[in-house]
Amino acid sequence: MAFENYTIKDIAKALNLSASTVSRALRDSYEISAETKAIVQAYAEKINYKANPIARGLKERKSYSIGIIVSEIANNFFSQVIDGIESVAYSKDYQVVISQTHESASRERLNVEHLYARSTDGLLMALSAETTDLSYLENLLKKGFPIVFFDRVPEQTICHRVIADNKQSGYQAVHYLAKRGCRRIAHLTSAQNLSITRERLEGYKMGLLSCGLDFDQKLVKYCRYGGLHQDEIDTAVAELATEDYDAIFISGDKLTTGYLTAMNERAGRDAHNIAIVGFTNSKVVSIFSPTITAIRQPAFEMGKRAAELLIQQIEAKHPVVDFETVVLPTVIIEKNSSF
Amino acid sequence: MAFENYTIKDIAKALNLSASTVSRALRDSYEISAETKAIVQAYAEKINYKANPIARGLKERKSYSIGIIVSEIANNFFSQVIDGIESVAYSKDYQVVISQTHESASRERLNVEHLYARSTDGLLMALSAETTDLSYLENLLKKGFPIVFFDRVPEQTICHRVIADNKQSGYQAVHYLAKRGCRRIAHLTSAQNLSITRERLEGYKMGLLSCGLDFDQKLVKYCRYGGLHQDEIDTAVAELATEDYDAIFISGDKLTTGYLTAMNERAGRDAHNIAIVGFTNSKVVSIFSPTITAIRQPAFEMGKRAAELLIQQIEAKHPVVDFETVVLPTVIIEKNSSF
DNA sequence: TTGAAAGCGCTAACAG
DNA sequence: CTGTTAGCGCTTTCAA
Repeated sequence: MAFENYTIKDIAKALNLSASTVSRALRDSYEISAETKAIVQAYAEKINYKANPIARGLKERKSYSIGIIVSEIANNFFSQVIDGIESVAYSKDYQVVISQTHESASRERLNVEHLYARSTDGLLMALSAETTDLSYLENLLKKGFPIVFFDRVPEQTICHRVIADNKQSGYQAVHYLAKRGCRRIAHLTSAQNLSITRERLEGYKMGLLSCGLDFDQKLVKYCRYGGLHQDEIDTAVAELATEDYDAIFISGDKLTTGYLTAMNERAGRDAHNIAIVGFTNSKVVSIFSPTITAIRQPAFEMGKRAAELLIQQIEAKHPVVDFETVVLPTVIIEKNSSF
Repeated sequence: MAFENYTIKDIAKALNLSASTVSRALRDSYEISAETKAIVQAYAEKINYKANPIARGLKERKSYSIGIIVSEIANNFFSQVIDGIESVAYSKDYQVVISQTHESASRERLNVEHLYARSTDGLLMALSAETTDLSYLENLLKKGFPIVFFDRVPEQTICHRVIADNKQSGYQAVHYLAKRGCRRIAHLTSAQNLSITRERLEGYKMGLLSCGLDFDQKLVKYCRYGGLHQDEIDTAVAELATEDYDAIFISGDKLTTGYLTAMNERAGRDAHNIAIVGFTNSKVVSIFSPTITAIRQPAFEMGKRAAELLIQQIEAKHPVVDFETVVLPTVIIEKNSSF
């Protein structure tokens, strides 16, 4: 019987009450006697009454759904973030609507407009690699529409942010490699306009400095689409091959697997004498070849925190004026140990 | 201006028309003069009017959203299927709501109930590894609620299905291995109750038969949760280690990477003298070690076809009575070539 | 403490 | 061809 579509009217009729009383009783309103409440709630339970969220949304101007916008769900990091988001949305009875940008700024804008028009109550998003114009998002924020950014966030905008400690990660990566004797550490990273790119690069530079290594611009390669297209990685790897480098720090999930793919393509030549530290949330790093040292982000936690911030803002009685930036630590995992 | 919330009333007022005329004009109704339509549509365009889907849904008893239920989005196969679904949903202006079962039957049921109550217009689903009781789904189907199954489908139920040619794949896998001299071909697979498990097993058996190889029950290992938990794979691998086998046919994405993980854990011992053919839609098979031969499902296509069937049924004027089973071919990809 | 009635934004009889 | 009106299921004044 879980699938009948009872309405408040059905309950009202059955119990000889008015629809409004039933509505109030179901929502535990103070104006209803305990007795009536009990009766109504018991009956609702019995027939497995489920409020029609469409109708409720129309009235309340709420949809009890939140939108997620990421570049790709086929990305270990993002899918884990989504799991985290789901875990809290689920417990607070929000529906989750996921959409992908495939790293396209125009697609991102369409998705935002769509989700906004669809009356999602708020948005959780990581910017696309292509995004540079944030003005339409800022307009939305200014109107008070709740948006929490994670991972790839606006840097100048006043908003909630949940990110990993990217600078520290870059710093650690370099130290890890330097300690193992590497002297020419390359850096493969995503689009220049992304916050993660900048922060990780900064950490990388700080790391080099503190290790007494020179920063060489030629050892830094950017991928405009974050490695979404293998050819941008192939190009970067080909360019790097002309420099001599003995290690590389890679700044993202797709880039890491893409780099390994490219290196395997170039055969044994230089594949196995370069030490690799790469961001990845893959759960099967131990089967990768060549072997790598992984930097993991607390993706699930990141999703949780972001969702909590969002729902908190959605349900806030007063406009939110205090915006938070949550920074979570990453973990570095030794060469291909399993975890 | 893309984000104002204009209503039909606003347009009606501005144009000195009635709301219903505007509504009809926007929906290109035959009763409205071309002239009026042009005026209305131009104005709507200009102010970037977007219909409120909540209100429309309430009236039409439709939500223009479809639900997707899979075990995990962090699975190459499923995420590619979702991409395919999105591509058609997007073009037909349906919102997509994704939820995960994590291979739990109770979670699956909750998700179905939730999505149904949320008035999604239909469901696209692959059954969880744990699912055995289909009665509640059959009730829904009987009521005419549109559900299209893909990949893991009910076998006895009258419904739309989109699947890969699993039997043929198993058959081919065995032939591939036998041709390379393998004689003791093991089979690592998912829960016994899943259609994919049965079909691939059947193909495997037919393959053995036609190659003059004996079927040995001890070489077949099931994983109740489809490899969601690494320990079930570890157990299976440990058991297999006591048999002597020279090849293995693996029946799913998670199982394939899980098997490799387990083998790597067991170190070089038996890792590299076993030929591996495994289902996987990973795009980075070439970096896996040990190397494998991959069976790829046309996941994107599968998602597309399933979504088309679903939307067709949703929009059908008359109850659908003709149910289809679409079978798509798989592709076998030579050892670690890149693609 | 309960009920009647209005209205959220939209669509669809029914009239004109 | 266009307008009036009612109503989808729910919440929420306002009255009783």
